[in-house]
Amino acid sequence: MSLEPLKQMALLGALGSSITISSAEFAQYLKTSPQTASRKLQILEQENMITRKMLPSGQEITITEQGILALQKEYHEYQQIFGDYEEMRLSGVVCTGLGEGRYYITLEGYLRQFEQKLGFTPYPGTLNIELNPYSINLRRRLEIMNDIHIEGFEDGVRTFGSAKCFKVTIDDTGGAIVIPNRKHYPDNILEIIAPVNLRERLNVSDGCEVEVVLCRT
Amino acid sequence: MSLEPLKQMALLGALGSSITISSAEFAQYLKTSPQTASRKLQILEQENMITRKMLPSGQEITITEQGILALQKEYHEYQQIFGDYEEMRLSGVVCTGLGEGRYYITLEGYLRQFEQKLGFTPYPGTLNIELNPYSINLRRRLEIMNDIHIEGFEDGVRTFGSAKCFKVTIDDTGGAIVIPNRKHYPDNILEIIAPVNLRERLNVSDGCEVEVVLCRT
DNA sequence: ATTACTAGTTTCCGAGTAA
DNA sequence: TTTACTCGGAAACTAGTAA
Repeated sequence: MSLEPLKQMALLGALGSSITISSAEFAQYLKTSPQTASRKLQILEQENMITRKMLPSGQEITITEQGILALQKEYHEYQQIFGDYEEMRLSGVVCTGLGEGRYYITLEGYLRQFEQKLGFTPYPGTLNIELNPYSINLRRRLEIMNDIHIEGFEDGVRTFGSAKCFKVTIDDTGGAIVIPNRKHYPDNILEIIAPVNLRERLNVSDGCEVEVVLCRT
Repeated sequence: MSLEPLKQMALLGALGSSITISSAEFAQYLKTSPQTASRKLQILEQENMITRKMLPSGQEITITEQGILALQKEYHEYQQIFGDYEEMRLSGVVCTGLGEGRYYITLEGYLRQFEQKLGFTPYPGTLNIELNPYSINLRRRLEIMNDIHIEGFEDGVRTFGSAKCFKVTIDDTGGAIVIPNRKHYPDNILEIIAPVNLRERLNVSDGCEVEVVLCRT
């Protein structure tokens, strides 16, 4: 399934309203023969990407909802490549961490900042997500994005490092990514905190696919 | 020349730095066989889209400048479809208008507004461009964009209508699109004014391809 | 484990034709 | 003029093999 013909239709304005065009004319935009252009239109119709109405002078073409979604998906991928996105989608599978998260979250020094800067009291525990390769690549961008800064502190015995936070939503549930500011922190794991127990709320366990959506501020 | 393999490489992070991957692994992302993936990589290299360095465990791949440009071009087309662009590029061929433009421009009532709102005194004459189909489609968007409004006026004898302006650059020369606010104005013609004679500055005559770049404000 | 070739199969393209 | 078929050739795919 090639998107090129559908993209050309969209560029010709078939997104908002229908357009009338002949196979021969469409062939010029596709830089191919009228026969191939005609066949491409047949295929797009079979795939429910467009609807056609035959006219003596050509055909009236409208891109379907499904067609729009297919184009948007492609557009979204290019946005991820060039970073010109309003939202960043990171996905992966739920995994079990070392249990350190729960400990750190409940520390008074961090807790207060979470409440103040994130606007919620985190459930004592983190949802760990093992990112897929694409998402790992995206995650690296977080390093240079505007973060919600969590200060480090010391309690007289030891020091606790600072961290970055990014507000996200997972399946309509608000939460935040927490990335400790220390070297050698793995880049394929995402730690999420939220006001609720996410494993319960999302009804997920190790190995389940999840996606977090980060809105650029 | 299909961009799909190159897009996948970019999604895997080969834009900023090089990545190391085997044909077999790459095949999974392309949803094809390792043989085909291997061939795709050979082709991309032949086309100067990527550079490869063979390693025992796979190959180190970097996307070339040319490859980045190819991806950006594709991205740009999707931006035109979904309207999330910083700049709008309208292109077409130079044509000769009715000569009305020159008359209207020199009217005191318009001239003052051009100087005040556009920041230049227009050369007495417009460059008319017959837009290509893609650009016609884009041009329609101007209708709903924030314009520089030129007021209508009357001189006691007749009334002169209002117009929209959009600042543009053509080949590094500043100017503006002028669209009279009247019904039945053709949507395939673009009238450009500039502080200089554009035909001379650009060294163009009827039939020459030109492109105007509009920066969204 | 790689990469990349050869060979056989499948898919795709486009000229010709019909409606 | 259209659209859409058939059909022969070109291109692309994948399994197998070699390095």
